[in-house]
Amino acid sequence: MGRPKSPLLTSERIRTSALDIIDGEGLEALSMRRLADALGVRAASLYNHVATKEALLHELADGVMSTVDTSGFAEHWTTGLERWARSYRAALAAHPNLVPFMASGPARREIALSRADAVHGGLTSAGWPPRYATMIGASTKYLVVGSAMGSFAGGFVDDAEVYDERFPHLGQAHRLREHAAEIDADSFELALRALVDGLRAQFAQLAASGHES
Amino acid sequence: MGRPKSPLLTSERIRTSALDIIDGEGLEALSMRRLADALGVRAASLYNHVATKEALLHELADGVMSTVDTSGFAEHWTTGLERWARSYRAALAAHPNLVPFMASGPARREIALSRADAVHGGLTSAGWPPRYATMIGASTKYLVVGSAMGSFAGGFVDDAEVYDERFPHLGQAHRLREHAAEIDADSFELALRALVDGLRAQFAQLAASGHES
DNA sequence: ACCTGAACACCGTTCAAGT
DNA sequence: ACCTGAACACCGTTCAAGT
Repeated sequence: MGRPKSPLLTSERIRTSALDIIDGEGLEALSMRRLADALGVRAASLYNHVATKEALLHELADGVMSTVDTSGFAEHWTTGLERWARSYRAALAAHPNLVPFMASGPARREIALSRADAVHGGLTSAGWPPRYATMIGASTKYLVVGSAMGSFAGGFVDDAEVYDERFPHLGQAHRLREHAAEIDADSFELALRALVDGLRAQFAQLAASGHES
Repeated sequence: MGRPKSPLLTSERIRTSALDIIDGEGLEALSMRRLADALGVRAASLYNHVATKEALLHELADGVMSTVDTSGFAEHWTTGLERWARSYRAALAAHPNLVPFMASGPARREIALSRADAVHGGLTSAGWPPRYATMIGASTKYLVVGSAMGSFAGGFVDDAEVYDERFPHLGQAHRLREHAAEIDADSFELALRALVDGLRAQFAQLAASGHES
């Protein structure tokens, strides 16, 4: 015990196990000692493969972000924006316990940055002025991050009794928790559709004023 | 030293000091020992006034939320929704370092709940079906929370050189950090306007189909 | 009633030591 | 090259003891 022919640990194994703990028990359940335990190893050993706990979390975040899809901008900017938003939201929703970490300063991350660049590029290529492109990317991200964080699904406690008594209006939305995920998805779609529709109208207006000047 | 004629500590003083630390040095800088230090007291003393660190954070969150304004629903649902959204965002933006905590399960908090009830009630009173009211409240909150969390202001590092080299399109949005707060505010307004406009159109449609049936 | 010292069970991280 | 024990400087929280 202690003289491996092949290494006991792998960055890959570490990441998988860490994400399992976070998904199953929450972000605060992940500690280096707890993670080492799950891997049948001592905490210090982890530092042969990972610089720091924070670095590990960033690696997990990059992995989650890798499924985000910006290919739609090749077709139309509305297609690109919607596909980006939906795949982004799906990526975050797949690991909700990691979202609080990811949402705090995500622009610092390489992958997040390159995505932002792809979105920005896709929008400017379609004819949006750079400043609009930045704002559109930002406000879409607000929607995605907000829906991933402050979701009904995560926020409401189990027994609805408490709510019925004191908050009559909320009580009217019966079985809130049961349909929480559905409400989240529908609310996100509602806002995304409104945003894209609003932008489409503004784009037409912008193009018209641009032609006549 | 240790026999006070009047108590050294007050829940009020504790809250003020805690929020100062969070605002000035970040959420992770707040520890019970650090807080006790700032108050000229020992960590154990805090537990005479505060049940737990988490409870203290919830108290801070409630204080921040107390400035949120739902009075606009007395005038018109669009007025109510916009005033709620803007005051909500302003409240969060005043203490950005506390937002990651507040955004994780805010529906559990009493004040957040009563606000949600006020919004839901205001919308249904105006004629929105309960399910729509829930979705509108949710998607507006997504926008607010998302803009408070994933803001450009907090996300970008100081030297823009790094970005210019590798991400040409982002580089075009020059002096991004300098105008970050402005971009955040404008992006939020853009999305809020699009959402409210989109909802107004849908409301008219809904009222029409409701009358003819 | 309120503050304290000491302790408990944790953290992330480092580092000399082993193989 | 990789794993370990032991240590360092931290945590949140409890509790008997002091006034």
